[in-house]
Amino acid sequence: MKEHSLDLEKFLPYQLSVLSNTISGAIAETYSSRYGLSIPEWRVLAVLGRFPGSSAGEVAEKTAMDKVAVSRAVSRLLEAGRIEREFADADRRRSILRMSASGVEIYERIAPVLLQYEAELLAGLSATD
Amino acid sequence: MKEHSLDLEKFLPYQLSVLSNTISGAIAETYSSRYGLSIPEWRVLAVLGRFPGSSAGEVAEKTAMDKVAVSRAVSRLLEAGRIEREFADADRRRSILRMSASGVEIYERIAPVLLQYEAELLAGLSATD
DNA sequence: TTGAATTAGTTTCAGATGTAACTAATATAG
DNA sequence: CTATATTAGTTACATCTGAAACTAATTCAA
Repeated sequence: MKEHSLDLEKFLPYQLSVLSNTISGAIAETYSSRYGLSIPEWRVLAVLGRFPGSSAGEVAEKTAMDKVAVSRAVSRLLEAGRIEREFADADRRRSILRMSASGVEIYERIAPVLLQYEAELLAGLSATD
Repeated sequence: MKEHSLDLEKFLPYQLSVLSNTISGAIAETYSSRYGLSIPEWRVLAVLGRFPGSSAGEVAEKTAMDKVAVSRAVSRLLEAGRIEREFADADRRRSILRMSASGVEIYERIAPVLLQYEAELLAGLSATD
């Protein structure tokens, strides 16, 4: 009898998924509960922090989000006044997105917390694995 | 000026999440498209492969799924005839779950493919990171 | 030009998910 | 005993999500 003992607890992709969900959840609290940002919204902000003026499509590429998710995150961020949008003169379909002052403010507050969290995480991980 | 350059592409929790999603997606194809199993359903099967007779609650613990997800996966697996259920004599709330012959058949087919996939993944990962 | 094909982004619909409320069975306190 | 609390599992509801259809702008081919 063959031994394909697939032990879920030791199955790497599974562990990865659990780990990732746990971490995402923990992080989500940092921005979600405090500033009312969802994960996709935060991701959009993070990209605009590094690449101001990105289009929605560029944001999608850089975050590996799909364009629907980006579209929704962008409209919520617009409503909340966290970002501003104009459209390119050359191509009026293409959006140009930037954080507003209030977006920058949130970003500046959250980023250090997350980097701190990442540092702790790395410390913990190298201890574990 | 402080440098909290939060570079999303290098932000560990983010990478983890992308990696995990990519892998989950790839794996999902293995069982989803071929055998009509969802991820939660597959997870339940995997636990029952190792721990036949588990209750729904035990499955939830071992998979880190919540009990609602387990309940739904179990009822779909029951409908599809992949598992069988009885209730404990001592405590008639407690379910006792086992794969059926057809469940075992699927399990035996998929498990080796996934273990193979994991091996390739590990090879790829150690090369990368 | 002008009509078909492509591209950016939005909306719609249908399925998945989690929280909370619920049902049924068992345990426990008085 | 009997009333209350707890536990296993299910159902209802509200939200989230992605695929596909859609709109509007642009490009390309003839």
